[in-house]
Amino acid sequence: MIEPAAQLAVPDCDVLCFPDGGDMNAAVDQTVRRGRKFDQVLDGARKIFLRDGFERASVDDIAREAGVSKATIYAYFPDKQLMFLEVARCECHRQTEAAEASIEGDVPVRTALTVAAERIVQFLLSDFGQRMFRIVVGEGERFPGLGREFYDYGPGLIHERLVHHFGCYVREGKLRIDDLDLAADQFAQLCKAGVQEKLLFGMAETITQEDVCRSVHGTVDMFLARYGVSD
Amino acid sequence: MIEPAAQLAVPDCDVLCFPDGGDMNAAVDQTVRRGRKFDQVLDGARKIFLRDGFERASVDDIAREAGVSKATIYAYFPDKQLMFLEVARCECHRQTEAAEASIEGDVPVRTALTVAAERIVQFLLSDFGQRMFRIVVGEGERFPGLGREFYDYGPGLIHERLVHHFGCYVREGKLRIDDLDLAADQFAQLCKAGVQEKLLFGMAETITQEDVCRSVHGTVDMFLARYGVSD
DNA sequence: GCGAATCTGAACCGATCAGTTCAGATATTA
DNA sequence: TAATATCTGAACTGATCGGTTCAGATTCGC
Repeated sequence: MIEPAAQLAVPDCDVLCFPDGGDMNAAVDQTVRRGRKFDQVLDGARKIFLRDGFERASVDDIAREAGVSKATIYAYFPDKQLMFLEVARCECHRQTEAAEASIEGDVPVRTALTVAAERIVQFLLSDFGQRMFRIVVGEGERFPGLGREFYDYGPGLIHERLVHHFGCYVREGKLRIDDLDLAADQFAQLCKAGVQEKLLFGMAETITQEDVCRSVHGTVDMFLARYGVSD
Repeated sequence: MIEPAAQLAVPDCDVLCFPDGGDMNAAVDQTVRRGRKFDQVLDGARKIFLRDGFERASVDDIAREAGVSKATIYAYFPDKQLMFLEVARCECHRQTEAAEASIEGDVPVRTALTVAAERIVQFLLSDFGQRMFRIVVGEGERFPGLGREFYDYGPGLIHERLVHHFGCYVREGKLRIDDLDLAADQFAQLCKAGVQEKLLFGMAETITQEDVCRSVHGTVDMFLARYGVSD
């Protein structure tokens, strides 16, 4: 269920390292009350939400899955939306933390880009990545704060990492980029070419390893063609 | 009861034919019956579905909006899903047809690419494009055939057009592309850089004209850097 | 062991919603 | 105008679901 999150590993993760990264439930709202079985509930909720989506997931199902009474759930969360928000937040933290491993030392540009692209594609393929994306996009408009929450702890983080890394390479004269934000967005988008639509629109049951390679190398080749320095 | 005599025989406009100025309701299923107020219903349904999404749209609302009784709706469509599928199909046809004006004659590659990118971005920004994407992605997994249907009449068409045009330019020696499918996907993805996430995750209320230009030119520059021939 | 906090489970409320039914009104056609 | 096809509207079914309530069971801290 929990796949390694996709992000460019940065040696010293200055920005957006979650403070006191120990406690996963640190970001709990004031409105959320904890109790003995809080984690059970969160686990059950995650499973059911990811399986059924937000709207179709029933609180009774969640209670059953969590092995907890419905009353307990409503003792923790004031409503279903906040429960989902909590699950999303918590799961994003977990994903991010799981990918804290870093690449050390000086890596050639092409290698770094390839690794980054691979991770992003892996994330797109992951069960969590797909289903969460579906839910956030589908419900986002009617669900205040959801889109933002997801972005900040998911794609937003990746974006920042990419910008940071690209910046380093630019300073070393190994890339030539004027608009770092755009370049990062382009990189992330390119990774989706050839795989995202297949998955999102149910065009293919599985994505083969070849598909992944094609996408990754396509991304790197294109990115370097545009921003690489002829060495 | 549904009188079999009134069953509408579908004119054999099968897949992917876009009769110039033809009947918009041509692609009606066998299971769908027409009547005097068919178009009213389709219009009302489109409005409500796009406003509320599939799940949250109520059939009573649609009936009210269409100025038609609920019984009439269920005389046309066997269920809500087929009604939505019909709306989606019909609307995609309309959109596609509206953009049928093709790039005529010999246009420099850069110009052609720019125009294409502009159109794609415009579509992404459109109300229909956004909302439809949300619905299809959100409901796709639980809605047999929806993803495919949408893809075939939307992104899939664009993809085909791109492949076709790129192929022409390659033959003329004005582009150098080995994997046309990948290149088309990359092009379409690049157009989304900088705009799609902002919209999807509610990061920005409006997309400025600058944003559009930035995305379009970013796309064209990158694409040509990779696949252009040094002239 | 005792009191306090927490959890249970099942019933219950109010609301929504897809889909049906049908007698009667309305439009179409010829 | 008469026969036919279409539409109406309102009531109804059956089901789901979010959220509440509470008396009693369970667990925890001390």
